[in-house]
Amino acid sequence: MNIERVKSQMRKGVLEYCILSIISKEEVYASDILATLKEAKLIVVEGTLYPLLTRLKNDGLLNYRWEESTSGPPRKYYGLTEMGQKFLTEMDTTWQELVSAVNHTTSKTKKK
Amino acid sequence: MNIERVKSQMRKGVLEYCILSIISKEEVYASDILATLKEAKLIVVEGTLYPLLTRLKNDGLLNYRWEESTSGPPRKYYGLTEMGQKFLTEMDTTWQELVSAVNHTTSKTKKK
DNA sequence: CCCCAGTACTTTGCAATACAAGGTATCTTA
DNA sequence: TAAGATACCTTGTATTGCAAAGTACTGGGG
Repeated sequence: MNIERVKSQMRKGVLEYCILSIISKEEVYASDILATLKEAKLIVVEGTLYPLLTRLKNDGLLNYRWEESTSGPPRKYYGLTEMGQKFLTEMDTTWQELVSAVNHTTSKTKKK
Repeated sequence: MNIERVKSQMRKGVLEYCILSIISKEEVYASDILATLKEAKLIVVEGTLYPLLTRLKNDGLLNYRWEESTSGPPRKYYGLTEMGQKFLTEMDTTWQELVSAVNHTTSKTKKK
């Protein structure tokens, strides 16, 4: 048991939310997403991101198009589907509710 | 893929944190914890809570004492160990960092 | 005295998934 | 054409929340 495990654990829960949110702002490819998450201190590795993107695509929340690159292999640029946008809105609410719930649980004055 | 799965997913990440926090306020037994979490809209079931309490105890963050009940079998009243309190403090920080990270990721103005 | 309902704690099996590690394919540069 | 960089994909493992079923203790009604 260590604090890193806990961080990782907490991160898991919001990963999909953050990724959808990032994609909602502009079409991006995997490395863009990794960079943005890293900037926000949400460390994620390729082996986590790729399967997750595939899953979100299969669920109909994302779509993608191939784009040639001037410095390497072609990239998959992801975008949100209509369903993905709707889902993101619900996730916004869910996240807010979770924050409230945690505050409710942790904020009360110690009784003992 | 449905929103319930996402809620459940997000909940997982903060469960340990909330439970430690609840226990830090006063000695409680499992049903107390379930009630408090339910009040905060963090639905958790017995099959989740008990193994988790056992894990936290084995990790040295919790201890417990038996107390007779006037209406049923004896109860395990849990309390935080010194290590548990230290850990809880770290989790406070971790949670705040996560909230910041999510805000950072989701708040930027849509560029497209 | 025994069965039943209520309460509390425990265990088992399953499914989801983050991550580490390794692999494949494409493009540039020298 | 070889090396390096970039990008995407796959496999195996460990963790863990949850549903469901099980065990155990208590008190009351027949």
